[in-house]
Parts: sequence; structure tokens; C-alpha cells
Amino acid sequence: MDASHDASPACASERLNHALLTLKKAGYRITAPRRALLDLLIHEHGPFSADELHRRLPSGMCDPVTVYRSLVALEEIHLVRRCDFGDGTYRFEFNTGEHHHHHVICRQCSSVETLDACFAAGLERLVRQMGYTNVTHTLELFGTCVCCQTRLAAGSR
Amino acid sequence: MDASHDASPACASERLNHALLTLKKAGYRITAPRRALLDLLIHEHGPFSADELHRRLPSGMCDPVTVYRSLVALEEIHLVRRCDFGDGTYRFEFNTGEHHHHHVICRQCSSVETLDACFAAGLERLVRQMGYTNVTHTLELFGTCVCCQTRLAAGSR
DNA sequence: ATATGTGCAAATTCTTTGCATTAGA
DNA sequence: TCTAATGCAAAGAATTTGCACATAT
Repeated sequence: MDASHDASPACASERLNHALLTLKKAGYRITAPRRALLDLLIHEHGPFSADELHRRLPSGMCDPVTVYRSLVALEEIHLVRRCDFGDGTYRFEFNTGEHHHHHVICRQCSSVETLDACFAAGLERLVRQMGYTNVTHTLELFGTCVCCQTRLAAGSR
Repeated sequence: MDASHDASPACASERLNHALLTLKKAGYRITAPRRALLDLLIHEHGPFSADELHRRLPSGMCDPVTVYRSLVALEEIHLVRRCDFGDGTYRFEFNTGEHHHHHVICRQCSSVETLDACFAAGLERLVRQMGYTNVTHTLELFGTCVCCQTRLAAGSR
């Protein structure tokens, strides 16, 4: 068996190669901005807004618009996943292809932790029983993280 | 006991009175747009965007901006709840104060059904165990409703 | 009487689009 | 070579804000 057939490579450089191959196979061209975006998304973790991504790219790499367009393309072929934290800005993360997961977002500092499990499978089943097809869901959790609790308590002394 | 102390009146006119009382007690003034908005939200069901709400109000009732400002006020005192269906437009619904619930949104026709139960209590508990406080969540389900399945099948004949 | 709410216009923020130019395959 | 990708500017959509005027209490 060829290792390139592996659905979800574990190491970062393999992930990048795999992603670039997926990009090419889908008929997209491999360009510097796309390579840089994938590289960034694979190495740095936690979902980023289009603006954050653009600022983290090597300066002068590309126009902000190109980031948006690239993200749309990458989302289309499921290399990245779009997250909606309800603050009017989408965040994007690399789609490892592993199981579905969710986020815990701190309302104060916007830090994000990943919950490594999906708990809504039963709910999706219920909705399918209601007659719906193509069922998906979004589930995000919000709270105040430990750091911010400490910080807020200190600030109010 | 006074019936006005009841947390969640079941009938529409009681709900309106109760809501107006809450509004006043919170220090807000009872104005025609706010009364009309609450009335609409209590009687018509399914979450509405600010624009939909404005179009459904008696014409000339108020400026669209007033709808936004009223919704912010009503949300603040938990008379309405803001829903995010990930399409770039918030929807608002009257907060009956009853148990938490979720929506099933048809991706084709944007119809909304309500799921009368909350399935994420265990998940919130887990997140609290991770150290977070003020834990909340958003959970929405998406699919293709029965009508749209039929319609799409008919269209492709 | 006085603070709160409203209308109108304009600003903001995030995202998308049009079009001429550049550059992958 | 030839189509897809990019940069720049501008459009779009939803929402928010500033300020003078109107109105609920």
C-alpha cells in the first residue's frame, strides 16, 4: 500500500503534501498563497479569522482578498473547515479529517480549546427520523476560561 | 399568590403583559415600536431577522434602526433570544423562559422547526469540569426538509 | 422636566465581485 | 499557450453609531 493513500497523515509535513495533492487533484493550482495558507493552518493551531491569517502570512505574500478566495476554495474541497462563533467573523481551521469536534470559546479572551468528541450523533439521528436528509449540525460552547477568571478577580481587588 | 409573578405565562396576552412589565422594571420605556415588536414576536412564531421583523410591523411603525436597537434592549433583559444560523444574519425569537431548545433549519427553504429539548446539558457539565464558568452553548441542526426533498425530486424529473 | 428613544444619515465590519494583469501546468 | 489565480478598487449586506428632535414617565 502507498502511504499517500492514507486519509489523515499524522505529521505536519505529510499533511501539507497530502493537502497539496488534494488541491491539485481537485483541479486547483498550487500557488504561493495557497501553499503558505495551508502551511500556516497545519502548523499553527486554533481557528483563525481571514484577517488573522493574512497578518500571519509572510508580509507581502498576498492581498487579503486572496486569503478569502483561497479559504473558499480550500473549504470547498474540505481541506479547511469554517467555524462560526457568533461574533460576526468566521474562523477557519485545517480539517484533519478525523472525527468531528467542537470548541470551547472564552467570551473574554476569545481563546479556543478543542473538545475532541462529538456528542450530537444521537441528535442527528433524531432529526433524520423527523424526515430530514443531509443532516449536519453546529455546536459550540462558550464560557470564561480559568485565566480570565483569575485575571478578572485580580482586577477587581 | 399573584399570577403576575408566574415566570412563563402560557397565553399570548399574558406573555405580552408580563414582557412589558419586565421591560419597565428594567428601566426601559414602553414605546409603540417595542410593544409592536413584542406583540409580533409573541404571536408569530419561528425566529425572524431584523429585516423580516421590520417588514411585518405595521407599515410606518418605525425605522429599521429602531428594530435593531429594540432587539438589543430586549435581548439584554432576556425577553428575546438571538439565533445564529450561520448565514450572516441573526434571527430573533421570543424567549418563553421555558427550557432551552434548538432548531432544525432547512438549507433549501430556510424553514425552521423547533426541537423541544436540550441535549447538551452533559456537555456543559464537562466544560465546567474543565474549569470554565458561565458556560453556555449554541447548537443548531441543518438538513433538507421533506417538502424540499419532494420539490427537488419533482424538479429533476 | 428630563432622560430615554427615535429618525435619518453615515460609518463600520466582514465578505464578495468585476476586471485587467500575472502566472501555474 | 491558455485557463485559473491575483491585485486593486469598488460593491454589498448586516449592523452600529452620532446627533438633533420627539416623547414616555
